[in-house]
Amino acid sequence: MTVNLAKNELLQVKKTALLGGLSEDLLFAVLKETHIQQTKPGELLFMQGDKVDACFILLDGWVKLYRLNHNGDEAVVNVFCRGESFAEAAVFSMRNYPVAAEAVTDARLLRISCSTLLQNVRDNPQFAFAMLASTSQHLQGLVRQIEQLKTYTGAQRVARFLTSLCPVPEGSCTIGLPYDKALIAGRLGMKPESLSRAFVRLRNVGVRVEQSAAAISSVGRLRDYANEDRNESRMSN
Amino acid sequence: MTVNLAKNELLQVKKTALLGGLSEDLLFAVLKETHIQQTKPGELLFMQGDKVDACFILLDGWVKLYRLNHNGDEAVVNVFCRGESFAEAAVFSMRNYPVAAEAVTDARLLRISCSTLLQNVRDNPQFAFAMLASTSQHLQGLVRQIEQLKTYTGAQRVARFLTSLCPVPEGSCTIGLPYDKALIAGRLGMKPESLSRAFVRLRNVGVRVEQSAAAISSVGRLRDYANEDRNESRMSN
DNA sequence: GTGTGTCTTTGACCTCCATCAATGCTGAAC
DNA sequence: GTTCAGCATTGATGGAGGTCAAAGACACAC
Repeated sequence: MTVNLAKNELLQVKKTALLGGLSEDLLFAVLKETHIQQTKPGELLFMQGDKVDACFILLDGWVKLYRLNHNGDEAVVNVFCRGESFAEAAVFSMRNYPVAAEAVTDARLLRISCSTLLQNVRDNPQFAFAMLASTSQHLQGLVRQIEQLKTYTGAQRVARFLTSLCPVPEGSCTIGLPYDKALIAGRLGMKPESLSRAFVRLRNVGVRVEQSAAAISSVGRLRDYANEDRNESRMSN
Repeated sequence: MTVNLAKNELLQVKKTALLGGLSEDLLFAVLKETHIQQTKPGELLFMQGDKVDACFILLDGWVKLYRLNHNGDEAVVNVFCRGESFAEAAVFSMRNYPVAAEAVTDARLLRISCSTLLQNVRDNPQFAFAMLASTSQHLQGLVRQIEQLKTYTGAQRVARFLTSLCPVPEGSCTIGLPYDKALIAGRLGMKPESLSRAFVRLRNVGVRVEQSAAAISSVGRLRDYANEDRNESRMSN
């Protein structure tokens, strides 16, 4: 089964740590065994507890990973965009998905089955390295997230989130918010109301949010605010 | 260089996902290339930002992984005990350690060098699977931690922590706290003072903490409390 | 015994954030 | 245009937990 990837989609695949580092030959050999999957907003890719049967590379759109607790409310674990892979680590736990995955926009994905992954790791150390590099990257992302939840206020986490979206390291810029505010709030471990109030606070450090765009007058100033001690941060408000 | 492991220490090694699943032959081949490392309390195994040069298996004692932020305060990412491995994922990021590791007790560790790991993944798919299984397990631990930080109160996280230490699924028991309260607090994302107060709250659900021991009158009751919705949990107090 | 340092608890206070409710805004259907 | 749904903001309120300071508890050296 041959996959037909647009030039841009191939570019997205090459951005991933999972397949991006492979030799052309190996890459195309792997791609032959994958499938394209299209989703509508709100569509579930897999549920928490489902038997693991594939991992994914996002070619376009956004996907959220979240965990449901006993009472049915969800904790967003991560939100992925094109050029990122997810669920590859779950394959090697040989169990069930520890999270659920839901498309939050129309999305186009490359689906790589369990057996393909296992086969390739078995046959090819190069592929094993790629898998390990990729999961290692995810691990670091989670570590950073834990650090942020434990040491920064909501407003500071929002500031970090915004700076991470800025195309420039200094000066001013305007950025589009990548997905709706309820999801941003969830991703940052807060409620939509609190996010709203965090935006209000950030006005003092030169941030204006209107609709789904944020105008930042000084990226450096915003970064400084994000890195301040919890206590100092009070002063800036 | 041959490693001399006591029988009990070999048992600890076999408990890890990293080396525990290997065939005896491969296991001993790998062990030959490892070193024993002894540490005093407070001793650093590596600092955040150090070039990665090894991963570790804990044979005895406790080690904390933590992340330092700009202002010098630390966020505890995890605390490991014997029979657990850590830092193996960092090896494959090919960069620097994203966290620091510090022994919190006298500790005895097996140190496995980068080159040994890389070599074995290259030569042996069985080993690659083990590495992936192990990092996958760590990943899940972090996911669970993020969920807990985002959805449960401090007292509930303490309750979860205690139930995870209970040797029985129901009924009463007394457990020893594995390390000092300041570290428990850090691990659970709270301050020592808040931990103290959380213990006071848990008296209502049958928990008495004295010194470094906790008496739990009903594990089931404690678990129920830990799983309650944030709002209901108010009632129990 | 007496200090001395460390860990833990308690109190007072205040900030951050969740909650609940009301209102405003925007865009689609008609 | 009007209506309606869905999202976002704002206000009022209360609880959770951080901060700072003080006091207790305990171990250990002397």
